[in-house]
Amino acid sequence: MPHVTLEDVARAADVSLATASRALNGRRVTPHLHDRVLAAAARLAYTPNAHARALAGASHRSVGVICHDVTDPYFAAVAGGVMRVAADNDLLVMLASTFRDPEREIAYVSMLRAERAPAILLIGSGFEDPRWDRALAAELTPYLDGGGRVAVVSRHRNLKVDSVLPENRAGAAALARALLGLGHRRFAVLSGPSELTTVADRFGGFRDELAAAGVTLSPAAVAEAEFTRDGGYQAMTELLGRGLDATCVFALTDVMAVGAYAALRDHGLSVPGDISVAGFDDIPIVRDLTPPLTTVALPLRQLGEKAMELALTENPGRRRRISRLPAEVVLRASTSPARA
Amino acid sequence: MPHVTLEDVARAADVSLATASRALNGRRVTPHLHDRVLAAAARLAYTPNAHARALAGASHRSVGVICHDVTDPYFAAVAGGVMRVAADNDLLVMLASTFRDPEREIAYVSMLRAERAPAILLIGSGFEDPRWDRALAAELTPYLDGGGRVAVVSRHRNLKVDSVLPENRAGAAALARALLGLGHRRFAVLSGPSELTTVADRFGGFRDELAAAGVTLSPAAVAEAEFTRDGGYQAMTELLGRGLDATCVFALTDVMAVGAYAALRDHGLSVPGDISVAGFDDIPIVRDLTPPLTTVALPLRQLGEKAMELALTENPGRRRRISRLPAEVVLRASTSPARA
DNA sequence: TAGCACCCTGAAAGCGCTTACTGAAAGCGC
DNA sequence: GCGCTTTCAGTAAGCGCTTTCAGGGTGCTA
Repeated sequence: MPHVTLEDVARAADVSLATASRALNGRRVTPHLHDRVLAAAARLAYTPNAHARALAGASHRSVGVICHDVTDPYFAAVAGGVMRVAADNDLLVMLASTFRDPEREIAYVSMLRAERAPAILLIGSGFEDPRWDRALAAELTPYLDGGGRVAVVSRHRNLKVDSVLPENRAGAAALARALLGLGHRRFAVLSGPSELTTVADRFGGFRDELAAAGVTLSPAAVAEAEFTRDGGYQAMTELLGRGLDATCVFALTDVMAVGAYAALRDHGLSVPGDISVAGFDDIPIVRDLTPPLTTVALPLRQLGEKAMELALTENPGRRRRISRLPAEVVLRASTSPARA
Repeated sequence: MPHVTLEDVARAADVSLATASRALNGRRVTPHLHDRVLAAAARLAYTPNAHARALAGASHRSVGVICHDVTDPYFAAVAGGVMRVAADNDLLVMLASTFRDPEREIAYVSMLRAERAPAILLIGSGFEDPRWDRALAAELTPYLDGGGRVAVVSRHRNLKVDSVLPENRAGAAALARALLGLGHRRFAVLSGPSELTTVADRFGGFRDELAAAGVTLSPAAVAEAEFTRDGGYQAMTELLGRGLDATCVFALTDVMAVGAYAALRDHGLSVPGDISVAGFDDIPIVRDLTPPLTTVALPLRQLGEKAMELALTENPGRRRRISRLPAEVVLRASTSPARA
């Protein structure tokens, strides 16, 4: 059963294709004919074929957004920002999840490119291996040459595109200072997959600031796992198994911190009584944990909004525009002064 | 700057358009020419135009998913299931958020229809007002006639399409029984927007089961708000302001329960010491609340997976297939026996 | 009333691709 | 070696739309 086409509508309204097209697109047409076309279209439940339309030159309205994992509150919040701006601009969003697989990420870019999406947004940490940046650039460059718009969030290396950069490094450093200020000297870190650049930024910022204060982080006090709740649980459990003697744990993401809470509880340790915990991101739920989590707040919605806005605003010279968004330490009850 | 087209590739490889197309699509072509075409395509960074392709008859690969709010963990989890199955089938998903606006929902269906998406999934409660179902049906029917596939999750009225139905009513009833079993007799309910059918199902199932046990729910013990964390906070606060004397609160969604926890804490009440709390959905985070939340567990991922599977499997007679997924009461520490 | 400028409609040319259909070359049996 | 089938490249016809271009009314000016 084929779809109703413009030709059907034109025939039903007894006008030419051109007139039907113009009437439907609000171009000047005698009111009389205009009404006849609209009536026919309604009667036939006509919906224009977006592909034909796109092919014939009309720009189309679905932007692509690629993130690592929609079920992660961090990405959900950023995507929420993207969608808000998209909705305001009457744009449809195609959201894809890569599950942190760089190959899948590239495959999605390729699909979006094939769709001739007017814009592609990449949300989330890049990968350390330069091979992926090269492969990505190979996809992105012809896309940009073809007039496509690209904006990325939280990924800065080697990609000459508009970027929204949360202050991962500075935020982690600020957190380190705050924690040092509370008197902590022995730290543990729940780190994420080392192939992600965000890990290097946050971990590096934290460690360097500690070092500047003369505090070193022993490798034994660092555990690496997935950026998930269960990853956090696992990493914390591992550290505990090693006989941890830290007074404060820094989880590279709030989601991991949630898992850490559970692991600590399962070991009969209280937060912050036995150990302080800090996270990063300020996803909405951490305010409702017991105790509320100290973290580095990122303006999550704004990250998405800004990225969408960048992709929407003209950039004639194709200069790389960078929008840095501040990270701010939020002290809550999960951290307390270190005991003497 | 126009895109590289198949014609460019054909010319570069010195073959006809048809041959280039065949080579790229893995049809039988002399190995010699085949290689030449692929080499040329790679050299030119050719990406086929999905629109032209779709127009020319090749089916295309992006299914549409419409949900109420991607930032809500419930939808995020369901969407995660959808994406998993979609990824396995090499499908791109276009995810849209309606923010619970029925007009926007219909607008999205229309856009997706225009895109000739092979399938459309509607995730989340429908609206009570039959007007919306009619408007939706008016969009969906021609889409189905045109060979489109539709599956819905958690929306059962009046829509003759494949459905995945969580046992909202039965689940709420089972929860009521469990709570009665704990000795509770005075209940309060944090309800959601009354225009959502899910509200009627859950609330109705709960209330009717209570009634069957001779327990009535006074209107004063019911507060209505948005299905959000803040909505839950607000509804709970309102109830508290009214001088609540319930021993147990049922929040229609877990997300609302999170807000209720906060409101209770702000009023100096402890859970379950002063009052028991139960939710619905079993979103991942509620296990990590303090205390862990008693709730009605829905297989969230599966809801999405099943819906995607339904939309993917042939349905020759276009019969309405219904897949009912069970809801299960999970008792955790947020509920305790009622004090005598 | 003739001449000119407008406005609006319809015919037709693509947009980039897939896929019959056509035709040439090659492989086979006798 | 001839006529047959088989294989595979090329030609061309759309898919459904937008838009340019041409042409024919109409209203205005002189």
